[in-house]
Amino acid sequence: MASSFPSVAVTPSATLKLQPHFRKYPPTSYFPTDKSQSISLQKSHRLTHLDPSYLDYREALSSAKEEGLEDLELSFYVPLLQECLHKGSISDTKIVHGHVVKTGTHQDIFVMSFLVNVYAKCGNMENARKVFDKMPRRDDIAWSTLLVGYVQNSQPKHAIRGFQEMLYAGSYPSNFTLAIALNACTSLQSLKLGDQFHAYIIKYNIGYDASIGNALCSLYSKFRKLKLALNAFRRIKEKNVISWTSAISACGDNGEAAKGLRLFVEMLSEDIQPNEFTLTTVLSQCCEIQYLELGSQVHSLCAKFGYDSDIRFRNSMLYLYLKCGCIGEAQILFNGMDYHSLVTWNAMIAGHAQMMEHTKDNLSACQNGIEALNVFSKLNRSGMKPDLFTFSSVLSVCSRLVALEQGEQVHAQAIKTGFLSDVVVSSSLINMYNKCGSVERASKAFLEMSTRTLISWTSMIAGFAQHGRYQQALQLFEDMKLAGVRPNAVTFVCVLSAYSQAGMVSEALDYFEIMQKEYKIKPVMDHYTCLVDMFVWLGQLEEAFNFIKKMDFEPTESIWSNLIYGCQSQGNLEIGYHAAEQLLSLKPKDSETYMLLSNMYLSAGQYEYVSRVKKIMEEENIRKLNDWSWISIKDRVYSFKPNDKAQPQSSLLYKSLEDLVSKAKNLGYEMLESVEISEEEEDEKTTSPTIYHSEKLAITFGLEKLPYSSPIRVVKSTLMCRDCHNFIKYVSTLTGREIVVKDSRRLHKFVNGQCSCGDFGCFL
DNA sequence: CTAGGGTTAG
Repeated sequence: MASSFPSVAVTPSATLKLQPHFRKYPPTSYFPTDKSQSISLQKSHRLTHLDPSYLDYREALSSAKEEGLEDLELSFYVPLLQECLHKGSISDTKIVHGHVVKTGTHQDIFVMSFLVNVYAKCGNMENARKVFDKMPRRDDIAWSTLLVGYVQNSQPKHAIRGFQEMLYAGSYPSNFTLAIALNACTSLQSLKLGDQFHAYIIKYNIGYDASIGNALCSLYSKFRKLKLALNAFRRIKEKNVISWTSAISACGDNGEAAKGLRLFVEMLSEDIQPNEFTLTTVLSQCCEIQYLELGSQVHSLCAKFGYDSDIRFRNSMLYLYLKCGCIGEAQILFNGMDYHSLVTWNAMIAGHAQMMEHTKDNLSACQNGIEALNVFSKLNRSGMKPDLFTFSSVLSVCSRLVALEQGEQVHAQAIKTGFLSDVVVSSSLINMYNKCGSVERASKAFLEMSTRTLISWTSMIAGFAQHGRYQQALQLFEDMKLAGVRPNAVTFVCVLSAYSQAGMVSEALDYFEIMQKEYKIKPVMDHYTCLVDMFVWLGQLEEAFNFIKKMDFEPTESIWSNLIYGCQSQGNLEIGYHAAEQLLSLKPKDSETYMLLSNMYLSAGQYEYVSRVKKIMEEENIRKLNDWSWISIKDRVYSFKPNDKAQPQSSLLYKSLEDLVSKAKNLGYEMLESVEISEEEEDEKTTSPTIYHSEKLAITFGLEKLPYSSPIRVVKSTLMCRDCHNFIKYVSTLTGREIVVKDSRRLHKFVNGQCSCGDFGCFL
């Protein structure tokens, strides 16, 4: 994928010049001595580049209050309002506003427009509107300022209404006003209205300039109409940097990062100089496709243009490094930053969370998660306050680590800071409790939500399904439809998996049809996987195999491994062998596959084949997967290897485990021997004891260290073996504890001798 | 004024 791009020249062509992005106004403009200068100020409406350090505005403000306002020049308000804007202070703005009214300056439409702008930026649209209504007349700038205020304060309906008022009042919209109206349509999520504005633009023959083209580009992009968005961009005759940046980000927002990057290359070849916005957009798209090489070249470009100290750029780069798995580079960049913004911290946490997601190996995934939690506690110690982004990322890390105690602490912090009211944070919370095995607390959190999105509903349905509570999952699905929320492909994965695990074949197949016909959702691999698994668990291997053959997709690894597992319990060696062959062509030399195959022959009593498989494994030098288990207690995560005698307290721990085993045996537990690939070559045994498997050690450790009756939660790097699964059921009865084990495939929750997977898991 | 960095479900 990466190689298809033309490489970007690190040195920009000589014609590119630095933009003067900081312009100083002559100080005389602050205190115009006559009316003409005041008018010139009106023209230079954009005063955002004024150097605020020029005057002590606060002093000016208080002296203005003391002296009364008669002495003040009209344009003295400009720096005062500038300062209000800078500080975002409503109370200061009200003082200035009072002065404006007292001195009769409210007749001046420039000062009044500015006041509208300041109130809007402070988030107070009521006052902005009051000021606007008091104006003697309104020009295009006044209207635009008001409309922009509405859009930026998430009141797009008011913006559209304002646009209509403007037409009724007899003002003609400028291109700029139309661009704002289009943005209002974007945030209103109304493509229909946007099309009407587009028609208006065409009907009244309004010149198609960059501001309209850019707005149309982002409008269509938000509605996932990339083609229309790019058309809007192409039609702009004089494309500016913003046009290019909008078009590039439109590609990225529509999952066409590669196309966006090609546009970037085109932009460079047209000698348009990117600014820091463009470069950060490009970096985020490098992130999407993990194109680190281009990212590094962008880094060099940034250095060339002097943007590389920009905090936003650095945050993007940091995230890119993490997404590409370059922890070392990310660490160096992070340490070298003189200032960490909240986004820096969030990028660090989310980056590690992303690495967890994309790391196949559960061992390194957990290490990433532990590091993410470390970063989070450093953030808390730094005195900076986490926000909703932090909370949702950290909660997702806790859920993947099955770290309930940390998750509870984050929950408490989210309540205290008020961020739990955010729908994303509370959805993450639901997911955390579900993944940590507490479906009760997840549903409590779900009920307490004031608004629920599709993701909130889907998370909860998934939670019920994962805990084997199929009826509740399906009931919630009905409730969701009653609430008017339209299910998507992911929701149907959960629903199908609930039906299939409940063994409700005809219902599952019906919903598979309904999904396609009624909801127009194209089935993806995961939907087929649910149905295939259903046939496997029901022991209908022929049906499963036929279903696989009918699919439009190449079967995935998990389909084949589940099939082998089904073949083991049914003794169908023929299909099992075929599945193993297929699986090995997808994952050559995969030890798990050989183990499943060997277990299948072992169950069928075909010992000759068992030793044949073992021989192949030796010849091919197939190594056992790293088998680790973790348990998190308070703020520490403890890890265990099988037969690990390195732990300082290991002899005590082994003793406790052996006690537990003999107690379980009294209840009827029989230890199974499983096929092991020995790590020492000289070991000749085909079977080996399963007693010291890592999850058994981790659970024993948890039983000792955690308070009485506290649930035990363990994460395991590989598939659990059948013996451990069986043993843990006995332990849950013996100790009366709830035990949750997340293995490389799924979640198992053991309560009172029963597992939530209903023994339809896949075991080694 | 329009554009940019970080979040949730299988």
